[in-house]
Amino acid sequence: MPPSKSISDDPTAAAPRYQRIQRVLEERLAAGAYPLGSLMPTEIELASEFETSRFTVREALRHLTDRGYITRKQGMGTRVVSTDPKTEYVQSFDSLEELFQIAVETWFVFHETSKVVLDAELAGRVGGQAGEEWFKVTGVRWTQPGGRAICHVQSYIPARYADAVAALEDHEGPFFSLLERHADGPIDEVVQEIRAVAMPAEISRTLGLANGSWALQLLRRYRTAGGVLIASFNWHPADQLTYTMRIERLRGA
Amino acid sequence: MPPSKSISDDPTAAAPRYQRIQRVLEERLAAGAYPLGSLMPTEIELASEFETSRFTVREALRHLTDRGYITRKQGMGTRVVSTDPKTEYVQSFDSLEELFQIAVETWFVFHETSKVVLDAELAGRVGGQAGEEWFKVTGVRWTQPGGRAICHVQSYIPARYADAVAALEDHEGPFFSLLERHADGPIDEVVQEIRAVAMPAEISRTLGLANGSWALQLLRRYRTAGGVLIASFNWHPADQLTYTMRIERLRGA
DNA sequence: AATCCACATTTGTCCAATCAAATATACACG
DNA sequence: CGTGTATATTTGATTGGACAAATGTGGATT
Repeated sequence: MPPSKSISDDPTAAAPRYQRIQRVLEERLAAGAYPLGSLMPTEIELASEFETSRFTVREALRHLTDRGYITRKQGMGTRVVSTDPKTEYVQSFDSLEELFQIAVETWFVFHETSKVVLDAELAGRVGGQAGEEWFKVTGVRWTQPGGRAICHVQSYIPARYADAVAALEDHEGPFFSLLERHADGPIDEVVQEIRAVAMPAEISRTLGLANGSWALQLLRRYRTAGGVLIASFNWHPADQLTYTMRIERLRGA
Repeated sequence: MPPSKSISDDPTAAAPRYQRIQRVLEERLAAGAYPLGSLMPTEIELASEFETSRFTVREALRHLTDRGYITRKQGMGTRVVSTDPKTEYVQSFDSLEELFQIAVETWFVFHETSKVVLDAELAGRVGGQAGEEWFKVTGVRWTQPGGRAICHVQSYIPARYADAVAALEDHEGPFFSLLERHADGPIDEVVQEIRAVAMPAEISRTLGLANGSWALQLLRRYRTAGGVLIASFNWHPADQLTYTMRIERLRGA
């Protein structure tokens, strides 16, 4: 048995300190001690409470950030709480700006491609002309960090890019990121819109949600030198969608 | 313009140091400077090379670990390289033990369910009797961290658990983790096998790979108090399967 | 009243150092 | 020659401190 040194004044310390702090904070978040959207105590306050250094607290907070419980920003008035990333995902965004950001830094999983003729409303939204033929690429999207949240994506691409789409399907298979592959230069984001809407039945069925679930509909339009490339609708449901499978729980730890 | 302090002796330092170190190391990995499977230089060596502290190097290495480029272990003879997590994923495992671990801590995305009658070989592998009816649940699996790798999964569940499977499909929709939902207590892992095989055409098609791609086939059998619950085959391809979409690159940063 | 600037606060980045834990190596011993 | 133990090496965890950068606040100015 190693001799107890001055570092560990707590004999119950089996796990590292930052992990114990992390666990305590997770329990508090689950219990609602820090309401959703509120500010967490500052690092210095937490360090004082747990009688440890700021670094150790930062280590715990880093893991909470990775898990999506909190968001952090440099400067004052930081750290926004999201209680549980599985159940209250949409509210966990720091701002719409952050939601837009997250909607791009994601994994895109191809589902299927079909051709559509734009009607007036759709043409207006994606930036095309009514009557034009476009590709409609549907799929599913996992957001960072940790791939915890998910949404349904519909991307629209002008039919004149048929070669590119076909090449992607041939060579890349079902998994590819449209934008990264198509971007031959910097992209100007022409339009960003967001609306709260009821999910279309098609979307909720794909995501396995109850009919009529509510979602944030996120429209983005990208343009390169060649013209409008892609318009995408992301449907962010407010519900719980994915589960983590943790071996610790399976083993009853 | 802030006055240049003693900290930054490098005027080209726009990004934080650890990010620059991270970038340099990533380039080296991509260029093959550190061969696959080899040991990276020690933290102290890197700190000496980059003329910084061990702390800063650790910060860079932490990000490389998060991205799946390297694995780390406490003690001597650590850090195994995997050059590029997109292309040479399978070799990046530190050990088979780690592969087994990762195969559980994943996202499971449901694909479809069908009934099968076990033949002799399959019965022996999943732990059932030839002629029994089982459910075959196929899907796709994203591994942690970061959801970078992917594999095809076939799970087998005895037909006597039909109620549980039906309930999952009804209430949970296409996304659920079988084990977490079924486990009413600790799980004993009865069998763990691994083989290098050519992918069946069905699997490679689903994953969008060329016919005849090689994969590691990973068999696991779980047992609870109620008997054998689930047997699963994970097909880990050695190929590139997913892409990250990063807004920085899109903007030409 | 609106705007701009100085200041305080908080987090990001970084350093130097220490001890603990894990691991490999070398040496002693049977 | 095989085995086990002592030792050195390396990473993990932690402290305390320092400065930079971002952000909110309040006061001064127009």
